[in-house]
Amino acid sequence: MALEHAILVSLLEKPGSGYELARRFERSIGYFWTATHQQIYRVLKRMESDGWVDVREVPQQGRPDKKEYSVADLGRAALSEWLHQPIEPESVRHDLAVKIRGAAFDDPAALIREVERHRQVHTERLAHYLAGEVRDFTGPQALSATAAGRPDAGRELQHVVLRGGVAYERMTLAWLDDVLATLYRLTPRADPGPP
Amino acid sequence: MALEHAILVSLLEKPGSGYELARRFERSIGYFWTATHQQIYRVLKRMESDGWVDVREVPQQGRPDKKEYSVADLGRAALSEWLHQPIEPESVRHDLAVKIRGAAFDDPAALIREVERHRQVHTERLAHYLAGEVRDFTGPQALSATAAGRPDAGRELQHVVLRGGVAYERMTLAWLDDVLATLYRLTPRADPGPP
DNA sequence: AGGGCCATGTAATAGGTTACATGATTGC
DNA sequence: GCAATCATGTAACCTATTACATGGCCCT
Repeated sequence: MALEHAILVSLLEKPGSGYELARRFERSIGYFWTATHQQIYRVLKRMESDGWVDVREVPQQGRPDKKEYSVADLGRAALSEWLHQPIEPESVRHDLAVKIRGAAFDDPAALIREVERHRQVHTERLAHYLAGEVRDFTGPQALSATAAGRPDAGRELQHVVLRGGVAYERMTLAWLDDVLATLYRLTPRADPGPP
Repeated sequence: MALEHAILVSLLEKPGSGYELARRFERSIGYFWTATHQQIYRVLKRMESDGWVDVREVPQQGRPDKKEYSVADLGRAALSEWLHQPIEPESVRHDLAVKIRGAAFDDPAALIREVERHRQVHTERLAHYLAGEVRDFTGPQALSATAAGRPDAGRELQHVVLRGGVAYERMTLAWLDDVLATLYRLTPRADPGPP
């Protein structure tokens, strides 16, 4: 539903090809929205025929040519309209929680490895976000913006979204520790795994 | 993909009709999974024809008859198999984050009301979760289970999932405050709204 | 020679949402 | 009389995932 709008935002931040958008959705935008290249190409085509984006063929050397998309006036208007409409606060959809409650009817100890694996992934994501924060939101640029007294809205807003990702990963890690402690309590024989 | 499995878990916890499942998905199970009654009826029908669940017609007085579903052996086996298979740690999908980054190309102040509305909803959810925690996981039952030395796995696992919901709502509230503070900083004229 | 990255797409299927449809009972 | 709750469903549509498909360049 909001994939179109996520694409508009990304293209406003920087025009690019479908492939580049797919990469961004794996990285920064993927912090809060995911999409595969198939989806992106399909939606881009519809957006193009609706006049929301403009296309420009860019010939390249040593690489296949690409189509660079940028936001057209109609797209900007569509985004603006969406921004002014209220959206439903969304609920989480967490497979792992289903598994945890399901473990009551199976072997809770069998879940330990799985939860540890998830914990590992979230540790890596947190490190990745924090590295991005240091790279993009600390140092001279941040200082000069503050010193000038007029903060850069785009940067500030990107930063607060990133802080949301950091908070989410930290919360998740703490919760997964809670889950692991609970699972250990239910299966006192299991060792706390390898170091 | 996991809707079937969420239904299996819910029916193992307590057999019930499609309607009752839909209600549970609005309440407790809805903390980590959502589904509408149309979806549930469709999936239940498939599960029935696959032999995952058994049906029993229950005549009622003053109410329409209902079909009470319970988990069959094949369903239990399917759940067990799913539990032992790894799943991908999922990413968030947050419309609001798209809006926040999009606000850089529109009026950031216009977002304040929307964020405050979300904050309100999450405050209510947190209160609802905490009330459920007090109702179901404090008092004599909890104490007796601990005293007996052998904790009830089902209760413990339900509780840790609920604690996850609480942690999620608390984290979200703190983040929304951060978002609001950022939006106020970007639009110094705007008053911090009505009390 | 093989793997990975850049770059674009089609086709089939699964999953989810929205709208429509019915009908009895209970409470205000 | 009207709205809400209980109870079940169909149909159309939109969205998302998975698998398949192509092809050149660069590096080891």
